[in-house]
Amino acid sequence: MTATSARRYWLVKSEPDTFSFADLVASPGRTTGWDGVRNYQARNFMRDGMKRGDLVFFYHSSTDPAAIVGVAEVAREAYPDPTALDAKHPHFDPKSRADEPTWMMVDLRAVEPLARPLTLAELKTVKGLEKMTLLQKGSRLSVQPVTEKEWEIVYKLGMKG
DNA sequence: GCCAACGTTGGC
DNA sequence: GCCAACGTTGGC
Repeated sequence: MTATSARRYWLVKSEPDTFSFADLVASPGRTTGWDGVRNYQARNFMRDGMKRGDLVFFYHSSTDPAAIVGVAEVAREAYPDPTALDAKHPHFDPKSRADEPTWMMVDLRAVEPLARPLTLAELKTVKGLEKMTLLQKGSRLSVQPVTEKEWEIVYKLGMKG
């Protein structure tokens, strides 16, 4: 084991009206392809950072209340996102090419819901999370890294009844 | 629904 | 390369 093979931690955002954690649980094999990411920084985290077995917080955005609601894992590492090449798909990118894919996706599998959702408002009050990407002003990244310490704090809090 | 913050595009 | 305009995100 080397340090570079250690498990990493992530957070993904999804609007529950579009795709919720319950939708992930209800998916075949509790797994879905995380397609539609069209931001380079988020793409890079998926392509270069996410490894099979990494754990991922599932965050519900643009809802009331916005909250971390569950834990997922990376079930398949980055591969080309076919929706970028599908002219009929809402996430079609006319500049993307099949022989040199711009956009990548991973597969995520549901692990478990949190015992209780952790709202954005509550997370902002938790000591040790001051630097968490999710909590930074203006942070819009839909795929973002979470440090091991942040993960432990949030996970313990979410699993306490 | 509003609007601040951000990323991207395109004119120059 | 600069930066204004635009579209999107996402909290409130």
